[in-house]
Amino acid sequence: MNERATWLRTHTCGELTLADEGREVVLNGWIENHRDHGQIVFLDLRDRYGVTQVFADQDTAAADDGLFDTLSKLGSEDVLSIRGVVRSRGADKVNKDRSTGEIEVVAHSVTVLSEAETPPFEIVDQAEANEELRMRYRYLDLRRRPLVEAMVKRSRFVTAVRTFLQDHGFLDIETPILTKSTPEGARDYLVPSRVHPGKFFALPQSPQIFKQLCMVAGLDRYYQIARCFRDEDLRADRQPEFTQIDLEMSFVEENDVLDLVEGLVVHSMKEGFGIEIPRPFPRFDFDDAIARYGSDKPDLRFGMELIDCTELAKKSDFKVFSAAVETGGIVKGLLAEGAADKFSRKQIDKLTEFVKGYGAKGLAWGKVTDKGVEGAISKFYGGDAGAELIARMGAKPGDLMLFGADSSKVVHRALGELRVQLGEQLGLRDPNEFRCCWVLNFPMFEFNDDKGIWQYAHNPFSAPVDWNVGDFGVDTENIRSRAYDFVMNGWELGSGSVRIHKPELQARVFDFLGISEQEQRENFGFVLDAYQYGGPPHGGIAIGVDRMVTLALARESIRDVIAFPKTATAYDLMAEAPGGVSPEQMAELQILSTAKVEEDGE
RNA sequence: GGGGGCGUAGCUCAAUUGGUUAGAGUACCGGACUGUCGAUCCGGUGGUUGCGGGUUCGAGUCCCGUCGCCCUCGCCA
Repeated sequence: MNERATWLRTHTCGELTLADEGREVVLNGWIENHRDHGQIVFLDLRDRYGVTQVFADQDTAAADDGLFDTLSKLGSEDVLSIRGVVRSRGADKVNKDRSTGEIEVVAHSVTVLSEAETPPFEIVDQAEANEELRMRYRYLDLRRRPLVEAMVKRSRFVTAVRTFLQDHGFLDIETPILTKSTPEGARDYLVPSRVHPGKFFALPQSPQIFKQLCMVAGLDRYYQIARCFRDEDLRADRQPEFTQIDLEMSFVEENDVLDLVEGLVVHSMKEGFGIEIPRPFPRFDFDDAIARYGSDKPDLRFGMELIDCTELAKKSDFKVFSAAVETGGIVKGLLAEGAADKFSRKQIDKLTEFVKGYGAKGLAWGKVTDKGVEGAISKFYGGDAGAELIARMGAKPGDLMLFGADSSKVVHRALGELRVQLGEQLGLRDPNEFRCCWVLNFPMFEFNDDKGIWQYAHNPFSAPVDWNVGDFGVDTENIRSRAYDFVMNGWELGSGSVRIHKPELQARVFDFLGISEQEQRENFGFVLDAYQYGGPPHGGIAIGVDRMVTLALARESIRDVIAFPKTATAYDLMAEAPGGVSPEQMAELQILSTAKVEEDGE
C-alpha cells in the first residue's frame, strides 16, 4: 500500500462505542473543539457522522515524539487523521449528549491533512452568526449539525420517494432544462442561443407539458425529482429554483392520483423523518375550505372555524355590520376560546392592523362575560341581540369574539389570515403534529380585475369538472376544474389536476381565454398536435420538496433545507452569481445589454 | 415596484438628551494547568460605527441619498 493507507480512516467519528474498546482505529475529521490542560489534551473530532473525543497525554505521546508538539499547534477546523486505541471513559466521565460519549480514542499519532484559517464564524449547533455571513460561507455553515441533519434527512426522504414510485411502476424520466418560453404564468429565466441568434431558451417553470407528452407517448407512469425555475420575487418559502416531486399517471381519475399520493406521502415522511401521518387525508371542496377556514390551504391542527353571522348582522344597529350586508357583503366571526384576558385593547389594535394588511377596513370585537358582551361592539350588542350573537358564536364567558364585515373575498382573506395568526399566538399549532388534507374543485377561471379578462386559475390543461360544459362564458365563476391541492399544516405543498386530453376541449379553453389560434400554434402547437394522435385520460401532481422538508424538520425557511440557497434578491452570495460576462461572450450570442452598469465587464 | 426591521471589533451585541480615548462576551494570539466535553485562570492584539454627503463647536447617535441582508404586500398559471 502507499502513503494513503497510513492515514485512511477505519471508522467514522460517529460509530465507535464500548463494543470497540481496545481496537486500534484511525479517524479522519475536523477539529471541533480543543481543550488543552497542559499535560493532557482533549480534541473533539467531527465528521458528517458525529463527534469523537480524542485524548492524549505524556504516556500516549511516547509512541510519537512529534505528537504533543503537533497537538499544541492545532486550531479549529484543521483536518486531521488520528491513529489511536479506543478506550472506555469510565462511568463518571460519559458524555450523554453523544453516541460516542462512552469512549475516547487515545491518540498515538496524528497526521495533519489540512490546516484551516480561523473561520469567519464559529461552527456551533446553535447558529450565532447572521444568515448573510453563513450564506457567503455556506460550505462552513453546512458543517453545522442542523444543516447536516437537513441534508441527510432530505436525501433519505427523496430516496424513499423514488423507491415508492419505482415500486408503483413509475419511470424516472428526465425532461429538458433548455426549453421554450411561454407567455403565461411566471416570468421565465431565459438562456440565449448562440446557434440561433436572437432566439432564447427558457428554463422550465415545471415539466408540465413534457410530462403530459410522456402520457401521450404511452409511458403510462412518469415521475421526476425536478428542478423548476421561476423568475419572481422571493419569500421564506420561495426560491428562484426549487425542487418538485413531479408525477403523472395515465388512465386515472382523481381518486387514483390522490390515493397514490397519500401512500407516497405517508411512506416517505415515515422513511425520511420518522413522522407518522394518519390516512385518509380529509377532502374539502374549495368553497367549503374558504367558507370554514378563509383559506384554500387550511391548517387543520386547530379548529376555530369561521362562523357566519351575516343573518344576524342584517338586522343589527351596528352600521359596520348592516352596511356590509346591504352592499352584498358578509359578516363572519372567529371565536378565540378563553382568550378574553389574553388580549388587551392594545393587542387587539395590533390584530386590527394585522387584518388591515389584508384589505379589511377594521376588526370588530367583543369579550364575553357573565353579563354579556363587553368591548367595542357592546353598544350594539346588549340584551337580546348580545345573547343571540353569543349563542350564534357558541361563546362562553372568557372568550374573545372577532368579526370581519366586508365583501366575501375580503372577510375570508382577512379572517383566514387572522385565524392562523391567533392559532400561532395562542399556541394552538402543535409543531409535532402533521395534518394533511386535499382541497378539490377549484374555480377553473379567475377574473383579472386589472386586465378585465378571465384567466385560468390553476393551469390551462386542467379539465373542467363538467366534461360537457358548453359555453365557458355563462356562469364562468362557478365552473370548477378537476384540480386539487395537497395541503399540510397550512402550507400548500402540492398542486395537480386531471388534464384535458381532448384537443377540441383544449382549443375551446384557449379560445375562451382569448388566446388566438396563432398564439396557440406558437406556444403550444406541438402539444395540441400531440393530442391529435391519441392522448389517454391522465392526471398528476407536483409536490414541493423544499417546503415539505422544511415543515417536517420544523425549520423557518426553505433556505434551511437547501444546500446552496439564494438571497431575497435571487443572488448567490457565495458564488457571486449572477455575474458579468465578457464582451466576447455577449458578442458571440449577438446580445447587447441596455443595463446601466458601472462595474467593469469582468 | 410598495411597506417594515436590521447594519458598531472576525462573530454576537452595548454605548444616557448629540459630548472625554466607542465597551462587553466570544473568537484569535501568548502564558499557566493531568479528566475536560461551551474546560478553567492570567495577560494581549483587534474599530474607515455598511458606503457617500449634510447639519453642528462636536455625529455611532440627527437629516438626505445609497448599498446589503431578513420579513411582508403586489407578484408567483
